[in-house]
Amino acid sequence: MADTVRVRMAPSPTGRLHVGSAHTALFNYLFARHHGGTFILRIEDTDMTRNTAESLQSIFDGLRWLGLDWDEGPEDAGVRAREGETYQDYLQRVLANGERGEAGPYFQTQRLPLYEEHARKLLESGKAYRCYCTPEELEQSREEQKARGVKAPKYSGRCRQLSAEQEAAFVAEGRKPCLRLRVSDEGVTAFDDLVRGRIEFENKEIDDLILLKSNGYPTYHFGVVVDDALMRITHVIRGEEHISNTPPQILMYEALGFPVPQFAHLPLLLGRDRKKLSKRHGATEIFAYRDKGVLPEAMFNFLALIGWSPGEGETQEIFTREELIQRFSLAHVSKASGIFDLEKLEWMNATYIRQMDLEQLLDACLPYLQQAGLLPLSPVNSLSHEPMNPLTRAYALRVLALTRERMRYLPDVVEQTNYFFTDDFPRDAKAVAKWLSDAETQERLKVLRDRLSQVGAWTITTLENVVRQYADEIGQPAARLIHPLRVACTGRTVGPGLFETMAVLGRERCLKRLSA
RNA sequence: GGCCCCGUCGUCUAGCGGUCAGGACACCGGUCUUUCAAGCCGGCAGCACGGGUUCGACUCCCGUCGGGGCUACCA
Repeated sequence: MADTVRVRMAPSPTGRLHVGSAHTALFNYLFARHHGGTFILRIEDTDMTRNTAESLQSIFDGLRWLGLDWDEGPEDAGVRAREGETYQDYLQRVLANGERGEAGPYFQTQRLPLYEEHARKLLESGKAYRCYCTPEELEQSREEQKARGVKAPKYSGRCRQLSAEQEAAFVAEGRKPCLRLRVSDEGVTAFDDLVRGRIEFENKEIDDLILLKSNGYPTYHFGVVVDDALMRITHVIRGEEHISNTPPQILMYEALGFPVPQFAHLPLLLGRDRKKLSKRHGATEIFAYRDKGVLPEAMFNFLALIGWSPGEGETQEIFTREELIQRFSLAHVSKASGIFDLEKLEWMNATYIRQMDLEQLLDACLPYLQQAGLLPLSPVNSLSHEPMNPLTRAYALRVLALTRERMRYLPDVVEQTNYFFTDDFPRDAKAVAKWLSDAETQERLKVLRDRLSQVGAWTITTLENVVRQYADEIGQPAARLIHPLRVACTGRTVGPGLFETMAVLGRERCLKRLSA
């Protein structure tokens, strides 16, 4: 691999990390890792009015949660945004940690001199010019053009050939110029998109874009081009909404004399109504899913399968991170936008809960158990091997092994396991009424309680033997005993196998519940 | 409106001229079982439409329709 792959994710800190951004970031990450390249994080914070500290932190946290570690970019080192802290203040504290990589700074607001320098070159070579039109004048011009029936209103070109005197006059008026790229009306600008093939635009459709705003800040277009070029980005992998931004950007690369990178435009994530995913569709921030109890591994897997597939008749759906990295290819990225549909995510999350390492699952569930008061906030004694003490990891692991296949999201653990950890668990009144009310059942349970108290080893087999033998004696199907026993021990009619459940609960708790 | 992108089951998708159009989620049956869940078996369901090209089109071309994106001194 002669030239190393360098890709980037370039979010703006104007809102919490969106699943669409995470999707794009994921594809960049997979592409970089697959090729042994570099994944860069750059913060596009040139819109000073909309930046927030919380957004910036959510970018760091969101990417980290998904496991999308960046090779170059900010070094936040876990610095947390303080309550009510301004973006600037938080930025300064993050900056104090230094940055990863040699192509920085990785915040656009820290790169202003770079934009000025390149803008000056364009100005000097005549490829760009100062425009003194005010936003109001531009708006008016657009209106006039529309009124005249012009299909695609463009910049009038009024400032394209200003004489020195005219410029001086504008300056004297107190006007602040912006910088525009001089775009020819002739010819065609085309590129070979890595997922869509050749895409062409007529140059006459392309406006004289603004490079630097009158406040001296770069526009998005100029910022990306200068940064992508200077950071030696080889592949620009971004959302489909940027397709029509690409030709003007290519023109900028050419004007600046930079090599043009490869482009790959990814399909968008849509809501159920096929519109670009937005707040209206419910949760769009990645944290909403984390908070709901989605595992990062499941989200990673799920997101990868929207807009990409392993192809070639592959029917596998569950992939480890490593498998995804190994198989990822832009060639199998689909062109059509996909709907972000939670049903499959739910299934996938449940699948991960069922299949993941039990110890890891316990770690993931611990906070929920603690919040619910089922386990103490102090760390559960990980050294203890007492399997019957509900305060040990050993016990919690046995509980999870039994209950995890009924969980779809992590918080389900509370509802599924409460009766294992406390005697004060909720009881289903209807179940109690149905299975425990009549005198005959009570009598049978008393007999069972006595016999169970006599068994030597409290194991699945011995428990089952006692119950089935008694059922035989009284000429009843075992189910007639099993159901009441379950309600008595767990307060509900559903759950793991009764004997497994009782074995984990232990003799003491079961007998106690049977005498209640 | 203009420019651009896209169009296979409800959803995510495989397909890259000749397939009974495959898989997954969801849904519906059945099975296993002490319940639920999981598992297993089976079912429902799709090439937007119209023209071409071709011996042969889901696949190639054109058009129509539909959806989406862009059209800012936002990113």
